Amino acid sequence: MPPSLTRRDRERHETRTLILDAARELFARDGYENVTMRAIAKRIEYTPTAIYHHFEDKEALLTELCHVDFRSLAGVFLRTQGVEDPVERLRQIAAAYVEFAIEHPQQYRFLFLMEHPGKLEHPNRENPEKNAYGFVRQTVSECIASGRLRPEYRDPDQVAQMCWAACHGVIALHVNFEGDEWVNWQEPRETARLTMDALIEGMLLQVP
Amino acid sequence: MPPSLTRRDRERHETRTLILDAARELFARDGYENVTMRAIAKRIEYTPTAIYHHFEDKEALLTELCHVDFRSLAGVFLRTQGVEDPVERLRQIAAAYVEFAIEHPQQYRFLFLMEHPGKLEHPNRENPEKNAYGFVRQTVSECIASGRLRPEYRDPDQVAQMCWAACHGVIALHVNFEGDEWVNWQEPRETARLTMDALIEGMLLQVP
DNA sequence: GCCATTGACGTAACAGCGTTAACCAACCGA
DNA sequence: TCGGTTGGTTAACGCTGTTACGTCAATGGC
Repeated sequence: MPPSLTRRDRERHETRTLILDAARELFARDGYENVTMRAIAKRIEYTPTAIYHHFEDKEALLTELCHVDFRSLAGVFLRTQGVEDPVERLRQIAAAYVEFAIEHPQQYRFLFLMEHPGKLEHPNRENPEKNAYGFVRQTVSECIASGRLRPEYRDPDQVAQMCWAACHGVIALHVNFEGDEWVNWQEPRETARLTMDALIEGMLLQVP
Repeated sequence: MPPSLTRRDRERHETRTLILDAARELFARDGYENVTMRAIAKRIEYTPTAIYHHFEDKEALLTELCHVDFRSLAGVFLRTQGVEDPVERLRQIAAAYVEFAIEHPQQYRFLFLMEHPGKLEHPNRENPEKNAYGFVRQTVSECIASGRLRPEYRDPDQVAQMCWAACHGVIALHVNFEGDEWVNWQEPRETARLTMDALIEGMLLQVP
């Protein structure tokens, strides 16, 4: 490939990431709704119009950031693949999920908390290794196959959604109501851990 | 009191509820962000300015509607007061919560899913009988006092938040992703019931 | 019964938003 | 050297929530 072309491409890619970095910082600090295109442009000393030469619209910025984070979430999940015991792996997946959500609250909000006008296509649906839900479901299947769960909990989708919901609930309350004073909020990681522990304990057969 | 004054007040109250009803319908149909003050005004054949003579701003409309719904949620909780066994009562509270959320998804979204810029003061914080969270917390306290929970679960706030999060998670996933095809969603009432059953089972001491 | 006061509502506008049409200057391959 | 592409700007559009101000009828003290 001619070097001139690659330089153009390189420069283009650079300003692209410049925009994305600025957007990420501002979204994280002020929240998506409170960040204006003009503010993003000002931060990188461009005009708002320039952004539209690199991205479709404001939501495209967030969607792009989300895809990156979605991949990194799947990556975090993948790191639990070495754990033999599926029940223990399920615990670690949950912990990773919660950690991810707390570290990237704005991205989490966009991925799982906001209403989407049908635009966000969750990636890699077909590939369970890169599909976060599929990964959880797979692990739950192994838990069921191991025969350690009570007979009520034999549907992998059902159980996967129970676990997901438990973690999601803790996070959702946390990101939305952290700082509100009318509830004495506990540390979300701890709440999530205790919840998953109780949930799993309640699904396990009793071994006397 | 002079009847003239009460008539003024009555008329004022009437247009107030006229505005609120219109706002509720539009918010429920199109979502808060997609409803403009002009649209609300048009529906009741007023000018946008008129609304500002009855409400501080757009968010005040939402806040008002939330307060109404919050009271009705607390009312649903109150109906479980007759149940003696605190653990059974906790189950019923959870079921009532989920039922409320599924029956009034938009109100639920207002109350617990949307970002509120700090303005929403949850009512009756001091009065546990009308404060939904306080009601849950009270029931959890009784569960703990009954000595049937494992020692890990001795903090009423912690356990109340675990239960709340479990229900909230099921609902939040349901209202946001119902209809999405990339997950084989189970019926939310059933998911919530199974989750609460497992959660409670996992927190209970084993009685051999 | 008169008349100032009140209060509900409308008109017109403001500032700020996301977005876009039109334009321009530098660069590219020919 | 030319002409199109690329990457940026200027200025504007239509929309938003919101408000200063005007209007006009009902109210209430005399």
